[in-house]
Amino acid sequence: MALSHAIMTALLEDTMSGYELAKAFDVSLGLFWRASHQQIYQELHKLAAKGWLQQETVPQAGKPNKIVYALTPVGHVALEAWVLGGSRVQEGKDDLFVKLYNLAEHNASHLAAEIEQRREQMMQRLYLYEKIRRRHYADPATLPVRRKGVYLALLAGIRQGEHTLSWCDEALALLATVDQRP
Amino acid sequence: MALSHAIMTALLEDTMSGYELAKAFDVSLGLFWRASHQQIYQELHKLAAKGWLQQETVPQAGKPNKIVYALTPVGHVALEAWVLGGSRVQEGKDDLFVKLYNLAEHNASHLAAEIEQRREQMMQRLYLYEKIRRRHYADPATLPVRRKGVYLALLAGIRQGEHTLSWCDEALALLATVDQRP
DNA sequence: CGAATTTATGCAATTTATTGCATATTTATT
DNA sequence: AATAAATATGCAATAAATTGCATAAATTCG
Repeated sequence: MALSHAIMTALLEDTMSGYELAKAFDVSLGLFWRASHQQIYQELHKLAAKGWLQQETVPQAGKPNKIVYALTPVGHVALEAWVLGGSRVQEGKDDLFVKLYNLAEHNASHLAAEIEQRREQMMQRLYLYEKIRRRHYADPATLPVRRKGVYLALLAGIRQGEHTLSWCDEALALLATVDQRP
Repeated sequence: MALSHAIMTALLEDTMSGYELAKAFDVSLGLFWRASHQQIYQELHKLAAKGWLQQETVPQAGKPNKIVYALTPVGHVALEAWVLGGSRVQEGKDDLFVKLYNLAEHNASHLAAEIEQRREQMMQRLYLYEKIRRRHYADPATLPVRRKGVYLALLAGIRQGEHTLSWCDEALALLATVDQRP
């Protein structure tokens, strides 16, 4: 399972609570590995039991206690070993393309709307990414090593987004010739 | 669950056996929705029980019998309804990007090798796609409606592949500046 | 001839992921 | 003052996917 390794990766720099991890997964790492908070909490327990993470309860004035997790040396070694192992190909899962196989006059306008919506979402995401890029990764060559890796992941997200946008445009143009709305 | 709808989509044109479906999923539709044969067989049973598919046992001279599935009118209606419903965002899951967050001198060469491997795979896939495109989708504007949808899905695969290739090149260039192999 | 591969289908166990709920406290809103 | 929202964690049930195995007949290769 790689969720565990994604969690440990997120803990490389900062110690975090489950709640904070869940939020972190919604932004940077979450692009490449999505997980719900229920999954994360369960995984954290397993990893702590294994000795790859250590827990520490932090009492907070005013807020509920939080349980903060940190990578142990053993966990660090396990993570390193995982990085050097083989990757599994990613699994594509996207409704929209399956739906496109069902294209017909009567659903063309609906599919066009879905594509337009996706285009909109991607625009917003790209805007965010570009902002991060300009702020933190303006000059990739001078970054410390680990940050270069993060930069490459960000770049993959950006390239992906650009591809999606241009595909959306092509798709909408073609769908416009099909659409039979009165 | 959308696997069921992906299966029904695959059965829109041809009737197919589970085995044939599993192979079909390895090529065209499989890019957007991956499934093992175990999953497919199970799902076929469920769909047949629901009345969305009908089975027919075909005795074959020389080979084991096969059970061929066809979309029923009820199944067709259900599929149409699904197409008009909302799509759920795709979930990204890719080890490689998580690994990049762990980039360090001692693993840079390994990660570069993984990226090179992925580049190679993508090249082969793109080659296949372009062949299909030239053979069957040379002039998109003149295609019958449903085929236009399939074409758009294919195009997404092609654009995606192109993006991946160019990202691999950028990544390899940056990794070369990190790699400390003697 | 025997071994491996391809065609064809399936069960069972386990791992992953999702859905829905439950709890408890503080801060901000109305 | 009551309500909602954000912080913080978790259980339980179900659904989906993976892994490993099993069967069985035909074909192909050495």
